[in-house]
Amino acid sequence: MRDVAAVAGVGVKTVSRVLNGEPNVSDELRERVTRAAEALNYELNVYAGGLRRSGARTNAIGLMLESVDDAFSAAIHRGVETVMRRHSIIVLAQSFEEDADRERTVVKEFLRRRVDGLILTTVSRDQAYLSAEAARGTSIVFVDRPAVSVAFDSVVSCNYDGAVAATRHLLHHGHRRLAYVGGDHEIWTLRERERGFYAELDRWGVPRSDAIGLTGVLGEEGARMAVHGMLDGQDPPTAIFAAHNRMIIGTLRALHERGAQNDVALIGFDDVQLLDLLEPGVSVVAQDPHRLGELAAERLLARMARKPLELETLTVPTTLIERGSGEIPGPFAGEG
Amino acid sequence: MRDVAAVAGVGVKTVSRVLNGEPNVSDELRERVTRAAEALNYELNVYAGGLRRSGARTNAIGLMLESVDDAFSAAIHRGVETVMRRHSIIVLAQSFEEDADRERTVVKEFLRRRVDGLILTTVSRDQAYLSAEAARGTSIVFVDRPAVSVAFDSVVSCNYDGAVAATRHLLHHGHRRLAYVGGDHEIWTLRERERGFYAELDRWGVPRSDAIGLTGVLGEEGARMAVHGMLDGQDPPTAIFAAHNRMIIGTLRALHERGAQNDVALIGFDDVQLLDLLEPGVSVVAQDPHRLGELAAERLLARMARKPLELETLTVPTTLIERGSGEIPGPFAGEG
DNA sequence: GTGAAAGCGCTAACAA
DNA sequence: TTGTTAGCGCTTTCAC
Repeated sequence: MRDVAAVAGVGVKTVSRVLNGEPNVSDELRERVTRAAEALNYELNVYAGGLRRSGARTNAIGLMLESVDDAFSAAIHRGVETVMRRHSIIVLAQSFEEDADRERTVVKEFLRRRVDGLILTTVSRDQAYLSAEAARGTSIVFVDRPAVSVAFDSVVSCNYDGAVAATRHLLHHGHRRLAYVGGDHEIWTLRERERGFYAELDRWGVPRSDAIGLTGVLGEEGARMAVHGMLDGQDPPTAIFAAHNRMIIGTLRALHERGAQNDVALIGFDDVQLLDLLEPGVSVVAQDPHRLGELAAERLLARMARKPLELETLTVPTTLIERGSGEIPGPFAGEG
Repeated sequence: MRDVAAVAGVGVKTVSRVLNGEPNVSDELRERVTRAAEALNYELNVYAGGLRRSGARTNAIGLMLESVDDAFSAAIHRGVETVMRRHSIIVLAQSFEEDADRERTVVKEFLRRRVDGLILTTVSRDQAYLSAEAARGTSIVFVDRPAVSVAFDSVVSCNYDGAVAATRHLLHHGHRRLAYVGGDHEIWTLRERERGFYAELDRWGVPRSDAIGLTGVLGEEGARMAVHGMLDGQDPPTAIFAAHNRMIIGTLRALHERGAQNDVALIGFDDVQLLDLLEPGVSVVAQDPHRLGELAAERLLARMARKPLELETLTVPTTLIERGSGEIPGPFAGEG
């Protein structure tokens, strides 16, 4: 900046004024400064400015996601980016990979960079470590999974209701022997979906012991093997509820490998590209991750603006999409 | 930091030393400072430090992608993140959406944040605007698409060779009337693939005029409609080369909608989840976007370390994966 | 309308 | 081993 001032033959403060679009500069100097800055290819250093500026905003927020490479997380990311871009706020996105240690590291890194706010998907059972930071004034919003044991806003899918709808759909089509392919029990959303699954069984008077609950299954390959094992076992299920995107893919692989995709009903939680072109099409309870991201971003902006808001958990509804696999009739079709 | 120093009863420099893990601090003071920092929930301000520190690294790099929400881009992102994390460097990822104006804005924003390096996917025909920045010492690497008209390292897929392989595959299986579903001509990778497509036709003595070249097709829906139009027309092709991920999906939709997926051969460029479970499976020339990201990140690190390197374009090979759709025999099967 | 001086939070250089 | 001073690039304050 000193260089620009020297070239333009003005004081640094005038350069600062021009480059920040402040008033009270004559057109002539404004012109000279602009030209000098361009000639020197100079860009303002946002951090140096933020240091002195009162409030010291960095115009950056931290976004912690399961993985930037996961379709669901990436859609959240995009939703957040879209909203934040309108406010010239940059998004620092980091993957935490369902690792509680990594989660702490990522948050710490965000704080060292003095982000103005945080949007977090977490796996920790306890986010008390954030309370102190919040007290210091950092705004925090949780996305996809709510905060536990601490008071923060959250934006989540309607996991319980969606799971209920999926389960009811299978029961309604005549299935009574159901399997829940569930993944990691550490994850709040999956616990919710499992809860919805069993609650709906109860409502229909189907004994929980009649259902096969595959939890603790990890990843696509884990789901694939688990489904094979289950279908090879005694009294296999006639319908499967696959509780998230990787579980759906793994389940599908197993079904297709044994040519059972037209015999075993399947409904997934979370929509995945190309499911509609499979034979049969795969019915799902679709989420709207882009919307989750947008809402979380808007909520965070409101908090950053210090608007007086009630603590809230925003819930984004899910949509049941029938494509065929979920409508394969079960042995009790017509009765229920 | 002053607060920490006060609480610990030491000078600020001692706090700085402890928090930065520098030597020459007695165990006792180190302990006291650590405790005080924890009590106050204090984290170092990386930018304030970087301001004074010689070299003034921010330990951040900028990554510009088509969209953080695109599977191909997201895989690059993950590759970059994986490598950078090992060096405690944070990745600022931004979508530019094939918009040259937005591209400039994003780069400018990165520079205002004084990133240590840039990894860019660009659409501009001219990246001369970066030369001045490079001269100032910012390291830059291009990923997926090479720099044009400026001297930077690039990491790209073997687009031409992959397209040649795909085209040869279709010709080899007896097709002579081919269609190229190409997308945006502004994009270097797509021009390369088109070049490979026609070059291989030449090699086989198939007149270019016998091929149907759909370029300028935008997005999945554009591809879908274009393919419908083409197949409704006179003398429709017996095989299609879909030049990137969204073109594949759009083409597939059209084929499935008219029940032609077993009649018209299809080979795609870039692999997409679930293509193997479709009926027929979709053959593709797969790229390795994660590897692209890793290589770009490693190259950037080497540049940032001021290693003396030749200017280079690294090429990541593609893999032809046969899944059925590309092996549907054409009218000249057995002759080729 | 303009610029000089002080200071944001931190570290380099140096003194104790 | 420890603390003091200056200064990184900028903006605030305030004098002109």
